[in-house]
Amino acid sequence: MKIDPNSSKDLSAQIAQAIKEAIISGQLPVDERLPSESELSEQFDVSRPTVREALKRLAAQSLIRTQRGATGGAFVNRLSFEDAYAQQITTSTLLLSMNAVSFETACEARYALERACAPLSAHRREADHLATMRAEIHRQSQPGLSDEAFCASDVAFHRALVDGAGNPVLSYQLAGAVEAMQPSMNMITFTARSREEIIALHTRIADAIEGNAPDKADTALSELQTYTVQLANDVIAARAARS
Amino acid sequence: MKIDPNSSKDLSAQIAQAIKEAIISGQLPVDERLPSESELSEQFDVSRPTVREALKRLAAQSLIRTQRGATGGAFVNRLSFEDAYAQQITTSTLLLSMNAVSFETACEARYALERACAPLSAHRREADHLATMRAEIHRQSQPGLSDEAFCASDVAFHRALVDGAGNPVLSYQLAGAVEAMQPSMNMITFTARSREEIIALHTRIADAIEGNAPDKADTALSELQTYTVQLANDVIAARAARS
DNA sequence: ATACAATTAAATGTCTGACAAATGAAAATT
DNA sequence: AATTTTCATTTGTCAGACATTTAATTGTAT
Repeated sequence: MKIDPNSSKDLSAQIAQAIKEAIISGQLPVDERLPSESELSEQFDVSRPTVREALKRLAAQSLIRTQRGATGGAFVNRLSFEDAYAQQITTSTLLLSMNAVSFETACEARYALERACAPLSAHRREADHLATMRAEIHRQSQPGLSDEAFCASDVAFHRALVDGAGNPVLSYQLAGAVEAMQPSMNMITFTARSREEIIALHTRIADAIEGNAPDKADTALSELQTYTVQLANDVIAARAARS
Repeated sequence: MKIDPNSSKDLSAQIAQAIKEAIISGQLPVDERLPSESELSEQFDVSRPTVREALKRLAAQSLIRTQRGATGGAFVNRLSFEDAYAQQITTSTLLLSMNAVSFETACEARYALERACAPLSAHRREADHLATMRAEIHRQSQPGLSDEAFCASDVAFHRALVDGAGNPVLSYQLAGAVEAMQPSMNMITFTARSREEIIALHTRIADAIEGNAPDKADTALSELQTYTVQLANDVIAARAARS
């Protein structure tokens, strides 16, 4: 692990990069303790604050964790699915909000991914996830539910569908796509009529999963996508008309 | 934006969190300049090194960029798709390698996602991406190609398939799934026979996309998944027998 | 000898103050 | 007017110090 003091990049960035590569390549296994900050500052021939900045960069990516005290130090962190979810969600959220990704594009991506999960969910159809889906459908049909709560329940329903595939890698990938869309979804005002429509489609999806009918789930998901995009377009059109 | 000096968390982590939330919520728009480090240290009532550690945490997530000089400072960064790709790929790679995700699980996720893209690619079937797919197939059939090069070409083929969907959000999501598997794929030794098989399947996929036949693409992708898993299992079995 | 308390050492967390280097704007000069 | 010089601002880096946390060590009393 060497660094170049004459590079254009910050020393702390170079050091973080060097350690990161060591972790990715497996030279530094999980739970391995890094040298202390003083030792690192000697090894890289930089000051301790510089080393610390490098370590904070790594901590921000959940690559290491630090512990104070006598036996403390910086340890290579096992990247958990939870940590990865969180990163995935904030990255996706920012990507959508900062790059003017159209509702339609985001929606297309999300439903394409969900359709990919549906056959697996239908094949495995665990009681657990089916029960969650039914419970969320029931919640969605409660009168007096706020739009935000309806949206949150919608997310929960779709997460159950995705988790039902029983593949943590898929769940992780999709967490971002589904949750990142929540801000856009919250724009939509759900009328009694549109809720009814959505609940009917959710029921069809749950039925299809339960009955191991992936093609029916696919159709229902496609219709739900079309309907959601239409609702969003109505909102946008209404806003344009008002101004 | 307030922080709690008596919290269990690091001050720099709290400050980073506060600024991060301001960015996500849109209070700090893209290209907005943050106050200088000295000003921030006054606002949060901490020292400059602490502020700097917070800023480095944000820089590590591509949330800000910094510039030296008179009109320099820290600016809210527009998260580009490229940055997001890179983060997605390292996160996915680490997730797979650190959590003992089986080849089969990773492969299932990857091909489920690719099958989700295939219908969109078939529908749009741009000459550009089709040409790339054909070119990669041609490269794969070159004799004397190393296993690594074959793998790399395989990744390029699948990326073209995914990009062909014409949905940048999907491309971003899938970059991780496809590229993160490359280390596992590199374990596999591709014999002349297996290469022939894979190339035949790739050709069927390209043909299906070109002919706007999503169901055929789906079938070919499923077969490719089965075959890839089988190849990997053979390698694992051979290793077990040797030891 | 064992249980408990005090001490100590090691590590991260934070602060102060300083200087270096980059960079754009303003001032001075030709 | 164009060019050069100076200058102020800001980030990057360093050195050294103290605070805080934590576990191991030592000491002490039962």
